[in-house]
Amino acid sequence: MEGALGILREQGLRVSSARRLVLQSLFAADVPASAEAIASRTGLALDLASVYRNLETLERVGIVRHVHLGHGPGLYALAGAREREYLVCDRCGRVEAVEAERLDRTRETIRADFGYEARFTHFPIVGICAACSGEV
Amino acid sequence: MEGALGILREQGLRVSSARRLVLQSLFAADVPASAEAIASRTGLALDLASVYRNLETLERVGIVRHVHLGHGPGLYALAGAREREYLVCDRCGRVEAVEAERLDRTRETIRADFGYEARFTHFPIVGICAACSGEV
DNA sequence: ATACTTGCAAATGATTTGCCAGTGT
DNA sequence: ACACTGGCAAATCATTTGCAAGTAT
Repeated sequence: MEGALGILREQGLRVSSARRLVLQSLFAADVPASAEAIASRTGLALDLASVYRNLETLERVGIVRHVHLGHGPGLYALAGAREREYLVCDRCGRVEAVEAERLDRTRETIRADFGYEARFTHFPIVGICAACSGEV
Repeated sequence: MEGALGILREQGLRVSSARRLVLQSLFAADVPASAEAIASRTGLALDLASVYRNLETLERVGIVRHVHLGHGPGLYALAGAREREYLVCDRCGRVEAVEAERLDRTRETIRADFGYEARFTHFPIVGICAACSGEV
């Protein structure tokens, strides 16, 4: 938290109460949350537009990241170390968040075959999970 | 084209002129197109709502598929054989469409590590492409 | 003849923007 | 003080839905 505030100051951005609330909400969450959910958690003390503006600012300086897991609203979470990447089952909808290093083999294969340094932080890997493949 | 019409008939769905126009537009396109673009290509002979309704119907019976390559509108293309999967560079925005089999090694790695049968037809693989990695 | 489809208008959901008052530095 | 921010309302963009009229089978 202090680190995040430090980054804001370094960038000449203000540490406003709204920004504090958004950050608190993000630090409290264990899963990515929609702007709407973040606004709610602050007891609606914040306007949705402000939440969006702050999330955008925080994302621009690298504190926040957002992911699209499906057709719903974008979901926001803290960026940086311990960042998770996502797999989603196309059939049952289950979302699996994994530590980045577990995807290193996959990343390596993609780099070898296509030259891309892949990231599954913005869009998940979509597929049929083991449980659903097993079913008839 | 005839195959697509056949599927519609099999499903008890009608072969309307609007449906024909949407299909023609899709067969003519070499890249995924937005509903808006598809409507335009028919000379706006079709209402956008009808285009969306038809795309949804065609997708439900497996003739069409849509992909989200970024933050813009969803993009529609024919499904079935010769279906492409996508890679997008997070830096330069370049979109690369590849034949499904070129992603088989990647799919194999993902299956081995996570048990998922992955598909990059709905969300692309996002990463930094070789050209952009090379730059400072 | 009947049920599926269409166009048009209006509704919805997510996100953005304009503007002026408020506040952090 | 001054520029950055916040709230509020309205705008925008993508997509969906209601409904009465039209059309494929």
